[in-house]
Amino acid sequence: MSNPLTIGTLAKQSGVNLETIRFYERSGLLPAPQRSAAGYRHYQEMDVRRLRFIRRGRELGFSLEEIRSLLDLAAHPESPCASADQMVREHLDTIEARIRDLQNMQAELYKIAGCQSGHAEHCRLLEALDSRDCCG
Amino acid sequence: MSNPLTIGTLAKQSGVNLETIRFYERSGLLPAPQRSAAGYRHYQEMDVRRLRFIRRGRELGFSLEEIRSLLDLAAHPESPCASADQMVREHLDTIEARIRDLQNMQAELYKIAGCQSGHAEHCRLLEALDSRDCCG
DNA sequence: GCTAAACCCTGTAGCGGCTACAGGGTCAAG
DNA sequence: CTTGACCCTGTAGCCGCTACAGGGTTTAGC
Repeated sequence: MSNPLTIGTLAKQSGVNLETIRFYERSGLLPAPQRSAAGYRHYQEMDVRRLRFIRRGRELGFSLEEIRSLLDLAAHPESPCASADQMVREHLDTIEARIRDLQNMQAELYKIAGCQSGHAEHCRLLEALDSRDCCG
Repeated sequence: MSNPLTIGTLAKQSGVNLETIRFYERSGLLPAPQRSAAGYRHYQEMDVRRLRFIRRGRELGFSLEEIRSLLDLAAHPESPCASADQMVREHLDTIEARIRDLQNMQAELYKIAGCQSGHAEHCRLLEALDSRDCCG
């Protein structure tokens, strides 16, 4: 039996901010842990794993709602992973759409950057924002 | 003199949602317009231009705070546009960073996608989230 | 003149994903 | 026995909207 971890230790070991851990508990992503006599939260090793799972999901851009589903899937190792794969695909689509959006912005901004006008009156950026046909 | 516009008409002409217009007014981005006897907002053509300016700024990914500065710059056409150009550059940097982030996610997800395992136990996604060295 | 629909008003609360307090209690080291 | 590091709860803030609830007004048709 390993000693229980305090929330501060869990934060360090999982790489998740302490306040975020409490937030995840309130959101139902992390189960409410046992408490010491004084009311301190006491965590186990499996909480570290769970939090790391959540953190990696976030790093991959999944929403907390999606991570909730993934945690459910992971909790039923006998079920097929088709729905997990489905989530990956949908998520890839979303990410690709966001990249395209950002690349469009980027292209517009490149056109605008480097304006040397001494007068805001003729500033490329301001003109672009004023003009009728900017940004499609 | 053109007739004043109601907020609904302004919304249609500017392409900005009606509730968003009121929100912009509360935020100080759009000046409080005149009111009819019954308290209805009455707008002018210049409000359409201003809202379009804001909308285009948003489409280019500028924050409302940045747009506020850009509106200030645009209101002083005699000043140099160096700070506008500075904003464009900084914004480009942010966008490029976000694109890189998303592309990293994308690469990780590509590795994971297409898992055909019949059991979540061996699902690539779930393994990736569990594994120690996923996502750097 | 009357009714119904379409418009407008204010104020407040919600979304997601945290983060940052205020105002306390507890625990360990010196 | 004090100091400082830790922990607790609860609430409010961030951004950029969006969505009500619960009212008032205007307009078109009959």
